[in-house]
Amino acid sequence: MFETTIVPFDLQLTADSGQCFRMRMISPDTCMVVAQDQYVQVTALGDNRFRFACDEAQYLRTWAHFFDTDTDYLSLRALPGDAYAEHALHYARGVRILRQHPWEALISFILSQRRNIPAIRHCVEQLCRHFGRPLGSGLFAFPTPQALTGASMEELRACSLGYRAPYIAKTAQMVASGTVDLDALSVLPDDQLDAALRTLPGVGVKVSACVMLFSYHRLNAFPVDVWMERVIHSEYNGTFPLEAYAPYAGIIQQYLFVYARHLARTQAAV
DNA sequence: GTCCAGGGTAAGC
DNA sequence: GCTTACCATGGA
Repeated sequence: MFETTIVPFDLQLTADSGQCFRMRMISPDTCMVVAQDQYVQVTALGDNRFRFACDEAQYLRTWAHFFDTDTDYLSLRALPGDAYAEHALHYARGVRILRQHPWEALISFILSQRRNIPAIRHCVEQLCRHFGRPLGSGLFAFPTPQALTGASMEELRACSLGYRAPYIAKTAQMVASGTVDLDALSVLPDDQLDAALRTLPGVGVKVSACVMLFSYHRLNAFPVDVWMERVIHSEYNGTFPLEAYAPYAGIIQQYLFVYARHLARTQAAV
């Protein structure tokens, strides 16, 4: 067990924020996270204190980095007059931009296209159960590129991948063979990283932006999905002030995404 | 049963 | 360069 202070950090908002699909609440104050072949339970103790079900060495080696504990999220401000972003910041500030492994984020977001978040979770979990190493306790590691390269199209289809199955197979092949070296890409500037990611089948503008933001931690990457389209249209007259929020437009984007979905849920409940 | 979802691709202008 | 049809599937 290891306890530490993280400000700000909201387990539930982060778990449901649509940036990772293997983080879920298992009780009102505890979440389970699986990332690559590591897993941990995190419990919110109140007053910004958190207990990690691992020792300090493991926390420092894996989870401090994963949860991006070194970034200062509190200094980020909404533009003057941007009331919507102001509200989004107030609501979603506890969402942290995770540092997932590029491979896991890449596959997760290729199969995310045209699906809602619960469906993506289901799909990712099936992939892990079929092709990931068992970790005990009913948990499975995220499959390696080699594991997916060895899968038949029928086996991939069995994971509800639908028409994305060939994308996953070809991308796995390109990564496993070294045609694209995901680790080596981390030194590239944003535009070159984006171009390199988009050479992979099934990776377009939006998936690339998600991988850049949620794994390479390019905080100015700005994924636009159907939710963000609505926000940009209804709150920003069709054009979001990207430059004004640089170099942290991606963080604002994530707050806007979480806030918009929150509003939709609460309004639907009325 | 119907509509929707953290879209990409290829074909056609 | 910019539209458009099409792609499978689970959730709400």
